[in-house]
Order: sequence, then structure tokens, then C-alpha cells
Amino acid sequence: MGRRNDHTRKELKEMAIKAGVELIEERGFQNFSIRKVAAKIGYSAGTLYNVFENSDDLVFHINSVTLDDLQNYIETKLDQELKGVEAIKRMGDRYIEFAHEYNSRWNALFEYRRPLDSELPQWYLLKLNSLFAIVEKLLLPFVHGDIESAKRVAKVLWGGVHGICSLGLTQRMGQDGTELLKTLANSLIENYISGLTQAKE
Amino acid sequence: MGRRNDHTRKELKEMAIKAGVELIEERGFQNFSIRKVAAKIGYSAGTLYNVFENSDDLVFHINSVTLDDLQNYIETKLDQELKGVEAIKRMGDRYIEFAHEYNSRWNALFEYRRPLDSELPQWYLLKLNSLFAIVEKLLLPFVHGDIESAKRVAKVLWGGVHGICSLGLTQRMGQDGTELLKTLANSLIENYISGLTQAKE
DNA sequence: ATTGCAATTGAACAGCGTTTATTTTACTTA
DNA sequence: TAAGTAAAATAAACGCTGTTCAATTGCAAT
Repeated sequence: MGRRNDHTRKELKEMAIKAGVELIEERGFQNFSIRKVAAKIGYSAGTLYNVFENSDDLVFHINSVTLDDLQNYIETKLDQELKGVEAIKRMGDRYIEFAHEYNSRWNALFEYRRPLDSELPQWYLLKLNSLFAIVEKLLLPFVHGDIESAKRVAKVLWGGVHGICSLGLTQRMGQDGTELLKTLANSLIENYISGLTQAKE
Repeated sequence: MGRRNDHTRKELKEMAIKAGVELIEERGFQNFSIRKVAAKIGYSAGTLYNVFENSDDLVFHINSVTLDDLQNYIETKLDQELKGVEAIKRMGDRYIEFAHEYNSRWNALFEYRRPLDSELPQWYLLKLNSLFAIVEKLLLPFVHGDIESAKRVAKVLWGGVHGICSLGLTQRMGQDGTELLKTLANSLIENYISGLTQAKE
């Protein structure tokens, strides 16, 4: 088949990303391939190389959608009533819930199997940044408005909660369910901030 | 070639694991394959299937060596003089140093790309357990000797430090170097334990 | 209509994990 | 020592992978 005006470039790109999201969600990242994505949208694999640099590029775009969904998932149910530590604890809960509910896509976010020297795309880093920004904002009251401190504390908390979630969901800490993982994350958030604020006074 | 008594089963297994460790360390997990391991030790790929269930099984054995090395790395320089929080902080530092120094092997430990329903081997879980045990022991003084509490706190701290290390080394928190990551991990350990002990009193 | 361009394809390549029939070797028995 | 048996290693095959590229097809403008 030659040129056919079924879809614009943009449409093609969106179709591929959507199909990729579904493929990962339904059958796991293990089962993902650029050929299957192509088949799913009725194109050949070669065509996708007009739209994406390579397979990794497609995965980054799929992961980008997942990050959007994650951000949305966290923000929508982030009760505006909740203040301070409670709000952050709720964020941790939501992160773990998301990781559990959309486990395959969440796993895909942290696939490392890429060339040793490769770097994450700039636009992707910016998206990650905006996730950190949410908690940074919530942390400002605890660090007397110092944004640099907030950034550091946010890294500790995001990193910490992610680590608990990561080791937990991949069975590397035993058979703990998500409820226990939330308890652990809450403990981390509560006591870390408690320790932090007291040290400063 | 047919039967040849060059090596025993045990030797073959060890040679393959050693070659696998080197292959990952030198060229990254991305570059690992059971065929390359076979070539590296002068056997065909099929032979390795007499000794390992499959490729995953070989990877688990390689990772097992990495866990041994990690445990050794942490314990040997764990200054016996250091007590309490300081000892745990040192452990965090050593974990991050190891992850940095043996980055490819450390990454291989957390490769998730396996079937959705698959479980980690029992013997592998036991090995992970003994890593947790190190910090559990150090934590006992802070939880009045309650081993269950120590286990929970150990999960929070291991998970937390791992998360900071993981996001940090994979460039998901910016361009932070290992020194900053250690600072973040130390902050986590110090303030979390501080918050924890105060809440109890 | 003819031309030219752009999009799409299928085939090709080198690699992968895994299985299996076949071959080669070593060991055991006569 | 020779024959027979069992074990171990291999090569080839299968179906998959990402990626590239020449050939083909369809569209649009001349």
C-alpha cells in the first residue's frame, strides 16, 4: 500500500500512543512491541518510524500519558480541605493506589533497560518536574517558604514513597498488600516531617 | 560436539553466572543475553538449558551474586564503632555507593520486565530478607526491642533509601550526583528516626 | 494523462529465547 | 578389547524482536 490519507501524522501518533497504552495495560510491558502497536492500529511497523524515532521514543510518549493520568489521579481526589501533613499523606496513598491499579503502566515508567549512556528526553523531565512541584507546594509551609528546601524535602518524600511502593509491589519486601504499603508511606511522611520541623526549632 | 567432561554441572553453572556478571557489568543489562553468556564460556546456548530453567533463572542467579556482593560491601565497611543512627546512615551511604559503582548490576536487580503473574523464587526472597535483617538489628534499640516494629521501620528505611537512590541514579529527580543523594538519604534516616522516637515518648 | 512526490509496505537483517533431533563422547558391560 | 548404552553438547529450527530500505502505491498538481 502506498500513500493514503486515512490519518494525519498527528492522528497516527495519537493512535499509536493510545494503542500502546492499551497494550501495556492489558498484557503487561513484557508483551509490548512496536510491531504489535502497528498491527493494532492497522499499519505496518515501518510506518511508525515516520512518526517516532524508535521504540524507546514511543515508550516515552506512552509513559508521558501515564504521567498525565497519574498527576490527574493525584490531583482530582486531593481533598482541598486537607492541609499540611495530611494532604501529603493523601498524596502518598494516591500514588500507591495508582501504582496498584495501573500496575503495568506504572511499571513501564521505571523500565531501565536502555543503553548505559542514554538520557531521558528533556520534555519528559519537565513532566516529571511538574509532579514534584505538587508536593513542593504543599511543603512550603514546613520550610518557611524556602523553595530550595522544599525541593530537597520533596525529593526525599517522593523518592521515599516511591521506593516503598516499588519494593512493595514487586514483592521485594515480602507479601505486603497495598494497605500496609500505605501505612508505611504514611509513617515515613509523618515522622520525617515531624523530625524535620523539630530539628529546625 | 557431544558429551565432554571438561566441566561438571556445578562448574558450568558457576562459569555461566560469572560470565553473566561480567557481561552485565561491562556492557549493561541491555546487552545481556543467554546466547552471549554461552559464547563467553565456550558452550552453546542449548547447554545452558541443562543447568538453568530459562533465561530468567540465570538472571536470578546473577542477581544473587550481586546481592551477596552488596551485603558484603555494606557489612565490611560498616564501622563497628558507629552506633545507632550513625550506623544506619552509613548503611544508606554504602547502598548508594554500591548502586553507583556497580550500576549495571544494581539496575539488573530491579528489572521488572517479567510476566505479570510471575513470582520471585523463594531462595531469592530469603536472600533479600537477610539484607533487611541487617538494618532490623540496628533498629532494635529504637523500638524497645520489638522485632515486629523493627521490621516495619526497616521496610520504611530500606524502601525510602532505595527510592531516593533509584530515582536519583536514573535521572528522574534532576541531575543530582551521588553526594547529594547521600545527603537526602541521610536526611531521611535522621529525621524519620527522630520523628519516630519522639512520637513514642 | 503524465509526472513527481510522499506515504506505506514488505522484505531483509541480525539478533533474541527456547525446543528438539541428531551427533558425539564417555562410561559400562561382555 | 569391542559393543552397547547413556549422557551431554550441538546445530538447526521456530517464531518472535527492532530497525532499515528498496520498491510500490496513491494522491495532487501540472
